[in-house]
Amino acid sequence: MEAEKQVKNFIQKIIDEDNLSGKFDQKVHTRFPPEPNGYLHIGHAKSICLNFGLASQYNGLCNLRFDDTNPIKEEDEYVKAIMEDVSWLGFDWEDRLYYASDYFDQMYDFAVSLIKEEKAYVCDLSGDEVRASRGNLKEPGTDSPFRDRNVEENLRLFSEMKEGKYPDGSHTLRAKIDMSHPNLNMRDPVMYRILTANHHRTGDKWCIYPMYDWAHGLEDSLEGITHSICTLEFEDHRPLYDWYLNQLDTYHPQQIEFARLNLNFTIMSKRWLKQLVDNGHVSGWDDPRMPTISGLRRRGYSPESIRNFAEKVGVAKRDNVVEMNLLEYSLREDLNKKANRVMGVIDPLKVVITNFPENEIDYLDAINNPEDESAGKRKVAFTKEIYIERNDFMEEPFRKYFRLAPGREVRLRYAYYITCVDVIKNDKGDIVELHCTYDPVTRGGSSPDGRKVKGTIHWVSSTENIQAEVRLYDRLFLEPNPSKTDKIDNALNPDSLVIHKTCYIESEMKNATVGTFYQFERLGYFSLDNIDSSPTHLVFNRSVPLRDSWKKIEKGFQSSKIGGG
RNA sequence: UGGGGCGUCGUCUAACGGUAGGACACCUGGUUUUGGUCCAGGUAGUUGGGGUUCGAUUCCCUACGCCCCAGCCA
Repeated sequence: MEAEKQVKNFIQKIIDEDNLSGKFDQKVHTRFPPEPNGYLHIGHAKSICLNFGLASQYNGLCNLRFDDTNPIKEEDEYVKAIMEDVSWLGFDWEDRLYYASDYFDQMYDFAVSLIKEEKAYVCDLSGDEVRASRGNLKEPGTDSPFRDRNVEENLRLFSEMKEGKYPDGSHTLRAKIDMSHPNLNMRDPVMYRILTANHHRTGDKWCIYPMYDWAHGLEDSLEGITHSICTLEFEDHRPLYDWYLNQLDTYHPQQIEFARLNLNFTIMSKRWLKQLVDNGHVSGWDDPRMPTISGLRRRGYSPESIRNFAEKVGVAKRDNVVEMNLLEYSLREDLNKKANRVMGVIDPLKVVITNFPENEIDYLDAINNPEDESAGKRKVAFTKEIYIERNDFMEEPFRKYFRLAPGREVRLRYAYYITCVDVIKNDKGDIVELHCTYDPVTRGGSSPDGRKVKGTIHWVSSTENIQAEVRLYDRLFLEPNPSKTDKIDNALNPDSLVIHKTCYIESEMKNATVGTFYQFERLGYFSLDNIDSSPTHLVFNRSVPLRDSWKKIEKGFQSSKIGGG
């Protein structure tokens, strides 16, 4: 075995150093801390894989923690969806499921101790007033007139805030740091605000809720987190994270920031994703075109493929936009090994084998997965009338087009060589049917005389089949970077979903189940839609097409035709 | 403009101060009963300018470019 040199990312290097110095007693304990205010997307998947992955690589632990400090935005529905997504991705938080709201009492006590040390005060300024006194990027802020309230009054007021004596927005608890600090986050940040809202877990118990900066470090500290990994935009919150923990003189995890994932031709912001849902551009958070984990799952992505993708994109600090190619490659790479092959015709064109006997069914052997011998074989029914893909026939073929054309012989996969002898058209000139002859000695798909055919096409019997609806997906946006566009609505791809209502698939697929991956030969990977499919009306989603080198050649011919006249 | 980050093939991502490597994408060719897979090969990169050094992607200076921050969101 070759010793594959392990490439470590910068976080692993930090952990290695910490383990060397004994900073955290050789322990690694991470956490994935989603806010339950929306569905998880592929960017979260990167974070999940990072946090749970590091924990397992270093024999550590990773917690799942809901950062539920804002009852106005958060819902239990999201909690359930998030847990399902994390589990589906293949990660286990075991008994370590936590909620920020579990710590509200302890956080309150910590706040009281800061007040007692004159490091926090109750401020009566309105939101607008706070904003005005914060200064800006150039100007320093000015002290709140309530900054020097005495401890007793602060304690009384804070307690009354908690008891619900004041309306929303009338008071805040603020940390007393420095109103002229060059880092805006350090200009007496708000620790608590008054919010009269029903919390998904604590109900009406609280009417004050902690702000992220105050809460997050405490959550990490209380759980004994060693490496608190977050995204780049929190980098200038780290001084505040550190300040709180230092003032409290309590266990102090290390915050580390990495660059969030961006994918081209899609968007990753919960706000915009929600807008797509609300405006009806997609059917929901789990629309197969969405970059959400539930969307990818419904589209037919495997957990392994997403984990492999997360590994491939790496972890660093520079802003990045990963190509969709890589995600699709990850899926194909995984499914190529595990998906059974089957034949399905999406855009059917009828073919009559004129010299094949009427009412005869010829059962032919087909290999389920050439990449996996243990997947075995199956029988495919061949009959006098079959369907082939409409684009597998061309009346006037391009040079290098080696599928069916008038007078040309091709191989029907696992069946026979056929030759096109007649093209039947309707009044409008549309091709409605092909007449072909077959060569009986080529049964199975090879010829005793050794003659070669250049093309092999897939087919399905017109009588021995099952019908299905097939949904083809393409990128949701036309723009490589939709978030940079003025109006994302204008960047939407009108052809992101193409539905084929009447498709024919091998009878074998009557046993198809949701969650199983299939390859429709020569077309792509497909799986049953987990919402709309039923035994009486099968609906397949195309997860990703197969790589298609013909498409490039074809494009070349088309453009040379146009360009060359 | 104050603060915080970041600049390596088209895209991601590596490289104790010592041959700039890998993956995807792209291009060749080979195998093939999927124009798939697989195999072999190729094109392609250190933001600019100084400095230190035998030697700089790496260290220093400087310029330029990009991202984030003025929520009682996270």
